[in-house]
Amino acid sequence: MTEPMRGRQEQGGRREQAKLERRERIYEAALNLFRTQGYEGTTVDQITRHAGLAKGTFFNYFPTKDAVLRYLGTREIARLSLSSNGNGHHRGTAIGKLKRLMAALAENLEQDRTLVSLIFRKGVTAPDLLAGDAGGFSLQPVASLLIRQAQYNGEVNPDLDPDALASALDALYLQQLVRWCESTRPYPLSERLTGIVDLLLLGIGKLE
Amino acid sequence: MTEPMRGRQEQGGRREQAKLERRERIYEAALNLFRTQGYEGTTVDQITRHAGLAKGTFFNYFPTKDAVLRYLGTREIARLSLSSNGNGHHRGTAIGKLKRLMAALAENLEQDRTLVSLIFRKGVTAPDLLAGDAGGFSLQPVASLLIRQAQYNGEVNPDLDPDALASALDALYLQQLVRWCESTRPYPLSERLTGIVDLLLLGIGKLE
Amino acid sequence: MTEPMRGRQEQGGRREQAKLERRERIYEAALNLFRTQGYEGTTVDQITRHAGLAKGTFFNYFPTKDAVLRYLGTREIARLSLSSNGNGHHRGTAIGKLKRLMAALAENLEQDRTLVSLIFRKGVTAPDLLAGDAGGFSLQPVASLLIRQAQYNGEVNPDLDPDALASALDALYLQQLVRWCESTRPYPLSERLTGIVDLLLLGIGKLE
Amino acid sequence: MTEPMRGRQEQGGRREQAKLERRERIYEAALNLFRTQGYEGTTVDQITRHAGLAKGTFFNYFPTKDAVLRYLGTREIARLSLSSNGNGHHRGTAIGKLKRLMAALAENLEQDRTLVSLIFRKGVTAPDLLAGDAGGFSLQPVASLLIRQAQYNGEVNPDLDPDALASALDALYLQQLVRWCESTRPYPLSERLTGIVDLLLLGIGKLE
DNA sequence: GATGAATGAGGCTTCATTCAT
DNA sequence: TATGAATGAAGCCTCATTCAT
Repeated sequence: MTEPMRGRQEQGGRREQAKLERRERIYEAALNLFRTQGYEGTTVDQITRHAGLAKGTFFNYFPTKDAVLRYLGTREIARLSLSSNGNGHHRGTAIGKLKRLMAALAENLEQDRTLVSLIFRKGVTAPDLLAGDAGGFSLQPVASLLIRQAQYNGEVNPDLDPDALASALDALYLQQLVRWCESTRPYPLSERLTGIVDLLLLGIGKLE
Repeated sequence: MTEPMRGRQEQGGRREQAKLERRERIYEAALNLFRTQGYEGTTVDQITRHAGLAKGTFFNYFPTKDAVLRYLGTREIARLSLSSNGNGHHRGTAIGKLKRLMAALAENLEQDRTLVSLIFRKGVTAPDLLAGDAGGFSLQPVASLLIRQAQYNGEVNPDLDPDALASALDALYLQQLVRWCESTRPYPLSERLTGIVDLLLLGIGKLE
Repeated sequence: MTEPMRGRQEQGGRREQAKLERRERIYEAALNLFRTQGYEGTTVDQITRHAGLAKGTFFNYFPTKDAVLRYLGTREIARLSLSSNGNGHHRGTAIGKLKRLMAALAENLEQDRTLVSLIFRKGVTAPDLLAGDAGGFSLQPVASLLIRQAQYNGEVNPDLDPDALASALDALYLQQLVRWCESTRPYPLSERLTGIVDLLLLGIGKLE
Repeated sequence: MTEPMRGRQEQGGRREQAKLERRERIYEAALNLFRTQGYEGTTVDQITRHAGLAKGTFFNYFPTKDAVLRYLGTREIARLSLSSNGNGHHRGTAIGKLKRLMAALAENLEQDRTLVSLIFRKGVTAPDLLAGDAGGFSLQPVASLLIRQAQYNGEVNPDLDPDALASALDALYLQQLVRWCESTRPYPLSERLTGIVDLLLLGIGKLE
């Protein structure tokens, strides 16, 4: 009636799309409220009303309230990875891309220190950290990919295990992120990160 | 052994002293927790445990949880007024002292923008503001005092009503404080304040 | 088997119905407990357990514990208004109905002097009273309606503003109710009310 | 200095007196507040402030807050026993006195049905009742005394055990008191009591 | 004995989460 | 899948009671 019938696939695609959009709407609403009222000061009901949905719907998109926090990391990484690959291939080396990605990520997180802090206090447990699940902030996948590219391009010694390298990078990155969150005197995270990561990359390839 | 006997009065002073110290301990514990966990993320129970007391005791020193927030303003003003008078009399004019006091206060509050913001959102109602009770941030008393001194020293026209002047100063100060809290882009409060207050003082005395 | 399918509208009616019933169940449970244990002596948990629900559910039906008290007035007025209209139209004049309604209301409230007293002590503030919100006891709407009927029937001077009359009636009614609650020696409220209200009605129509 | 020295005894007497007076002051204050605000609505602090004392002092005179309730019964019995004996001996028979005492007691309690009710709900446990401790309402001592007098006067069969009789009387009295408290429709307690007690006394002596 | 601060049990209320529709 | 009512854990706050002075 309202629309001509469609094949399954296409319907799925549309529905999938709508679902992602709704998830995004909830995420945006949540972050805006978290920034102005704090995490604990914001209720799930407020979030969904700002997103034009009913309270119960929240839990169809995020399993818990903290999950939105964790999603902050995942999403930023996804977004930046995409853009870093999108206008990618051509501009600069793979290692260069990796460093720019980390710096960009750091700059973004610097805007939300309070929230990032919260993630490590509410959203991630010690076991999570040990298991490498750092509340969505894992660089592992992109880093692994870019390192492989770097090896392919001859930027990095091809005998090294790319996953091990990516994992080490991730650990350093995470350590700095946590330390920055906990420090009382604020300092620029991106610079610190770039510096420290150079130490690791120094041995494995030529700095850009 | 521990101490010689004392008269009633002095004993009372001791109790009074102990009470003030405990209040201070609660206040410090609360602020530390507020800074790291946020206001809503901190429970009264946590505060008192950090202060080495039982939960109920909190309410013997502050009527509600927000009251600690309000006390932030009062206390800073008291502390700074004291120090500004302590090394006082000699150095500089009364108006100079007043300006330094305001700048110092602003600098202190700048460290806790999130908390100060909270005071205006949780601890002060519109009627409070209209009644001049701005959550403890009132400069009125010190300002009134220093303006009288300034008049006595010939720095300010003695025909003006010192209370009215102090009140005007207070209003300007408060307005700027609130505005600074609400602004999305941070800027240095102390400079703005100094600048704006000069406008008022320009007419009533010579700038230092 | 259990029931034939129904359209959306009617289903909604069913849910609505269930909600009203549950609200009524909570109200009944609360009043019974208030009568035997007093208001302060009764906990919300007791109320909901008596109603076969969980504690939190209480607050889906009444915003606070006092709200149940306030509802006492509203509900009685609604119930009596209905019955006074139900066996209505035919028997007697509109003014007669109004007087019977007030007497019936008074008789009902006389059964719960302690509770009615409580409403004025816990559930209604001075500003509420000034705003005409007397904890749900407002006769204004029914009175206004019946006075209009009376004017239509020629029982009352049609030049008078029916809302103003209703408001005056309400005020007198309320004044007597409060006075009766506060008096130490109990006396029959309904008679007093009938008598006093006659004074007002004397000028505007013929007594029944 | 302030007063000439006195012997121990006399001081004790004065102190004793002062203590009793303070206890009475607390009791009066408590009852007045209970009557207007209810038992749970009244705080110990309010009580002592109305009695011109500090909160902690309350517990030097009553072990708990309920104790004041229990004292209600004890005190009334003591007061009435005294007056019934005071203008006593001469007027009427001992059994007559006993009946008048019970009626007078009942009339007094009728003024405070809510409070008396509370005693049985908060101040007396089932074990208490079984042990014959009915929250201070025990007639046993006076009744025992008066029955002995009655036996001495020949009003009552001297072969009966006066304590057993007093105990039976007490049980009946208490039963009626509780029943009257719990009943929803109020009725005159004193008449009911007189009637029922006559049944018992009918067998043991001539009615007055 | 009088006092008032410390204590913690218990009450009201909010809100994340579950679940029936 | 969206909805909103039910639930109960957890927070703030009150206040009876204890206890050091």
